[in-house]
Amino acid sequence: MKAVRKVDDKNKTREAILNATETIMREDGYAAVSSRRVAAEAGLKSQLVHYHFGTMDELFLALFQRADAQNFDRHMQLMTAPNPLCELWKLNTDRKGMGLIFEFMALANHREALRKEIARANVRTRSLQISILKRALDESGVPLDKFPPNVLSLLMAGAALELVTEASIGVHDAHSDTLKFVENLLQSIEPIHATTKTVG
Amino acid sequence: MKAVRKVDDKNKTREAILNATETIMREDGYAAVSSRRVAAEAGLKSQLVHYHFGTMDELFLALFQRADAQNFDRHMQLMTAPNPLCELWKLNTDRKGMGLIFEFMALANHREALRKEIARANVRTRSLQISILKRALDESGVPLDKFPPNVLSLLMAGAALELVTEASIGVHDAHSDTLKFVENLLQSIEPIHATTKTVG
DNA sequence: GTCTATAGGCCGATAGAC
DNA sequence: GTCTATCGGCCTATAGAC
Repeated sequence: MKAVRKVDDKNKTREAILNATETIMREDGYAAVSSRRVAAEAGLKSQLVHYHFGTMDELFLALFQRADAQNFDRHMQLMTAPNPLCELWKLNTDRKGMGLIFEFMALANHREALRKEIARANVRTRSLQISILKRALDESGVPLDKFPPNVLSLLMAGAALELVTEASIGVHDAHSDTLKFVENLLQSIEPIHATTKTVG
Repeated sequence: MKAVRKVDDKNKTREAILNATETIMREDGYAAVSSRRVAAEAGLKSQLVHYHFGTMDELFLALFQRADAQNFDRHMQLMTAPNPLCELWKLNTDRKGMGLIFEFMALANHREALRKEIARANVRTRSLQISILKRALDESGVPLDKFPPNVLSLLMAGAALELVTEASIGVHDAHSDTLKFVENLLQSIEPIHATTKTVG
């Protein structure tokens, strides 16, 4: 009984620390993340951060892994979605999901462990996206060499990244035109259809 | 005579500080940039950083402005290039030019002055790219509504950003396929021709 | 324009008690 | 698992002499 209690406390504290870290990174950037700041945000003592995560590097790594796991799960759900291409585009352009990407990329520039982890996550997600896209293209009868799934995945990611990046600095100059263009293109591959397929 | 000497010294010191800041940002990220580190890298006293730039925020701002001016100049040169579309793609995918983008974007997340400046630079460059693309499309007789220049500019920037981003973390999974795809597309708009136009 | 000196503050991480 | 106490270090920025 007591052991279970301790484990629960441990996980709760860990989650609280990760949540606090994420909040600070979103609001003030990674450079503002310190064991003292995180502890204050979570209502804890700073030494607990070190107890649960060791170094600050390991804390960043754990936060990235949690975010990546969530992102991967959301992709997995698209494997059985009725209109995966459209859903994939929505997922890519979700600003909240992308909010920490620059912080992590900047961190990765000089933290080798994190760089490797981001690379691993990128490859894994790309691979899943390719499976999703293959199915979408197959179902629509689009020849795979017209839009190779791996190329499509990268280009969609790029377009979405640019849109989210610019939006984050308050620039929206060609956005509605680009959204129209991309959505037209995606619809030409995957026509809209109802969630429940109708006969015929 | 003496006044000129002072001004030269001033500019030299300023440049040395900016160069040192850039080096540190590339190697260890923006969080590693401190007045002491910059001064050490440049062989100066840390107080000179404050004398010449005031706060660290202003130093980051000045460095961004210098980089943006260089980038804008390189774009201007494309206004008279023989194959601007191809050159624009090269410029966008130049990894050295993009090296600090994540650092600045991460900084911009919580430094308002820098965010505004990056937004301004983004709009200005986008606008110039659109002019360049219009000319390229006109010369090739491609109808502007097939590839609207503003959309094309954003999509090229996005594709390039994704390629550079992944390359920076050591991922190259779909890169050669994507490069072939994009370059084929660009060549269908702007066929390769020699630097000196032949009569014909 | 560059120097010395210094104020005032936050940082990561550990040791040892409970 | 959480506490108190603490070491040693780097930080921004300013004041005032030259």
